[in-house]
Amino acid sequence: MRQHQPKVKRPRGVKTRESILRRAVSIASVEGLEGLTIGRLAADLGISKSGLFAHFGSKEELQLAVVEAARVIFVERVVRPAYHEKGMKRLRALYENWIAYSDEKTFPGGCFFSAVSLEFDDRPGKVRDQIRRLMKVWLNTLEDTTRAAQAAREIKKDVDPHQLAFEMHALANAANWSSRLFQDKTAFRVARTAVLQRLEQLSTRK
Amino acid sequence: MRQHQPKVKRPRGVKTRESILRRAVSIASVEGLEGLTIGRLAADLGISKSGLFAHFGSKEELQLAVVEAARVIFVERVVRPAYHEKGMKRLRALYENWIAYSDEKTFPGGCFFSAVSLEFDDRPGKVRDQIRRLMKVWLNTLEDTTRAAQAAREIKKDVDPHQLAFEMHALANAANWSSRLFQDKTAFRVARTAVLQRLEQLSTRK
DNA sequence: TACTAATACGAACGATCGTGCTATTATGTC
DNA sequence: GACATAATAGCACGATCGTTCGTATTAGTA
Repeated sequence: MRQHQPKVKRPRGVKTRESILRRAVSIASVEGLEGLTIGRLAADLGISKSGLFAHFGSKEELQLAVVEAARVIFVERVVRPAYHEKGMKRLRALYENWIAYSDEKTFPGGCFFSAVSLEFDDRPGKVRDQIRRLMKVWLNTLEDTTRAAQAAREIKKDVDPHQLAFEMHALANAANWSSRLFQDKTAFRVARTAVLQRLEQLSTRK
Repeated sequence: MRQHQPKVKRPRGVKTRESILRRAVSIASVEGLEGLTIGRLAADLGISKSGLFAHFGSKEELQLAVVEAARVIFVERVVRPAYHEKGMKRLRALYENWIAYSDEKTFPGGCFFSAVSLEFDDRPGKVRDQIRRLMKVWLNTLEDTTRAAQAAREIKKDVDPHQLAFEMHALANAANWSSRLFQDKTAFRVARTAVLQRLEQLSTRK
């Protein structure tokens, strides 16, 4: 039976592993998954390079762990809260959460996946495969939510869910891009406005 | 007086410099401006590392030269041809050229600037400053063209040029992203459709 | 053909990368 | 408190990075 306050014995190794990943995700959101070097990360945390390394066994495993950690945070912050809503409201919530999570710098570099999904497209391996899988899932989430909203007659049925998901994704990514390249504080507002207007326009009740 | 067939003396050094840059831009469009290493580039061209290095004096100068080379190609391929048109037609031409230049792999990694503009946002230096400047110029070009089309009463005057430029840029970048991450061959078509529909919708003659 | 300046090369530098191996330290159990 | 085990540190490795320097090769000119 599950404890309400799970005082599960968490060996010290698990704790350091978590603190390593917490820092690693932050760095990677800014400098990318390759810019995240083991030496730098260890120095940053004040621990030895080999000690850190032992937790993961290879750089690739570290990167995979970082991606997984970022995924958990993304789901918790963006996806799950939106699932209290349905249809059109859920679609809007997904987007607003996404913009908010990027804008308020949950990770210092903005959206973790905006930052790293471009750098691995030509680096074959488990890391790319995982990033690709996650991005696919995310786009599918937007698509499926659109379809549900259509089934509920909230969004016009001649709207192409794939294209709408593509547009939403494009605008959020561009906001991250503009925010980082230009220190443009208005980017997220612009992207949010663009998408909300678009959704309004595709709505059946107008 | 200028020669029709300019047989200007082009010392041998200039030629190798050009062939270096041609290759360098290709590599950088795929692997980024940091992934482009001097040793790898030299080996690729069959020349010595130090010989190549002497042409630029530092990696930063090489990167700047690569960015400049890419800029020239971009202007020649995307911007200049569109300037045979005016107003709304120019805006459409800019976008279609941009999509075509990305899609037909003028550079193997798609649009050079989509590939590298994200990786330098947090690397202070001349390279970032230059990339930032060029991206600003490009966005301004889209904005100004929109304004001209509004002045010619081809685009509704309540359209925000900044927001429209942002949307166009976002969709093209996302097409590059999807094309590379998923090998999605339809991405450019989707982005093109989305923007052309949007322009149609903002047009005064409907 | 001889001289000069422009190019290219080879070898080596210090730094840093990921990774292994061995020793040392801390933790939890009897 | 002794002991087994988990966790961390120290040190060195081969590779590769950007960079420097001295030398060889080439091309253009007198």
